[in-house]
Amino acid sequence: MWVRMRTLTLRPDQPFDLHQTLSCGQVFRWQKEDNGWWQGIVGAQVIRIHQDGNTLTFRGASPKVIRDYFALDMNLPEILASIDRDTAIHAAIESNRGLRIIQQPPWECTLSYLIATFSNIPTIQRRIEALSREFGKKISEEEKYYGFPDPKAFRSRCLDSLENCRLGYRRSYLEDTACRLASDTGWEDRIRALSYEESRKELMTLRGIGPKAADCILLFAFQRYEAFPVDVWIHRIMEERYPDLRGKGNEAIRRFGQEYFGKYAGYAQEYLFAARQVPMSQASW
DNA sequence: TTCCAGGATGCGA
DNA sequence: TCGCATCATGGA
Repeated sequence: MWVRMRTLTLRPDQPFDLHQTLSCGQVFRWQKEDNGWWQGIVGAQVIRIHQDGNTLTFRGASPKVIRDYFALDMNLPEILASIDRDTAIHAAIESNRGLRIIQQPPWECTLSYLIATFSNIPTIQRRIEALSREFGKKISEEEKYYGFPDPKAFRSRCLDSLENCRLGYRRSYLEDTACRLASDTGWEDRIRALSYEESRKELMTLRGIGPKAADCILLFAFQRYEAFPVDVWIHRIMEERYPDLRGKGNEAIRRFGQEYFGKYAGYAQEYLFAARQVPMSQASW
C-alpha cells in the first residue's frame, strides 16, 4: 500500500535532535535503520521518520501527531536555560541539545515502565514486543508489526499467554495493573486533575508501580516536568556530581533534583541520563 | 560462572 | 519509617 510521505520544517530557534530524542531510553519501540531513518510503533501506527537539518520527513502520522508526540511546540531553549545551573548539567545539555521529552500515550507508557523495572533496555524492548505480539493487533500483514495491546485485551482474566512474554516476577504486577486500568476508563483524567504529589501517590497504588516508575509515567505521559525519576544510573550520576548526596537514598536525591533544577527537573534528569557513560557491553544503540 | 540492569514488594525491627 | 532480602530474565 502506498503511504504518503510528508515533511515538516522545524523552527531554527527551536532545536530538535531526532536521534538524541529516540535513543536516550525514554521510548522502547523505535529502531534506527542502517539508512539513518527511524521506525517506530506508536499505539497502532507504524511511523518512519528522518531528520535532515531543519526538515523532518515522515510517514504513518499527520504533522500534528508528530508535533505533539515530539513536543515540538515547547520552548526548549527556555527550558534548558532554566536547568542550566552548573558545569555538570551544562555539559550534558551541550552534548545532547535538541533532546526533547516525548509525549507518550499514558496506558502504553504505564505498562511499559511497569515491566521495565530492574532490567536493561534491550530486555525491556523484547518484553514489549512479545506483549504486543501476544495481545496487540497486527498492523501490517506483510511486515508483521503489532500495535501495543489495547486495554480491551486485558478486560478478561484469560491471560495465559503472558507466559510467553517472559516477564518474570513482573507478570502478576502487569496482570493486576492492566486489568484494573482496563476497567477504569477515567483513570487518565483523574491523574491529570491531581497535583504532582497526589498523582504520584495515586500511581503508586498500582501494583508494580513504585516511586521511580511513577515519576517516569508522570514525566513521559502526563507532562509533569517537575518529576525527577531516580534509577540506578541517576543515583550514581547524582552521587558523583553532587558530593553532598553521597550515601543518600533515592527519595533525598529526588527531592534535591526537584528543588535544584526547578519546574523542568525532569528535563535535567533526562539530559543527565542521556549523558551517562554506558559501558560498551551495555550499549544498545 | 558471575555480575548487572531506567525497582518494587513484603517483612521484621 | 527504615533497611534488607527476594523476586525472573537475559546479555555480556
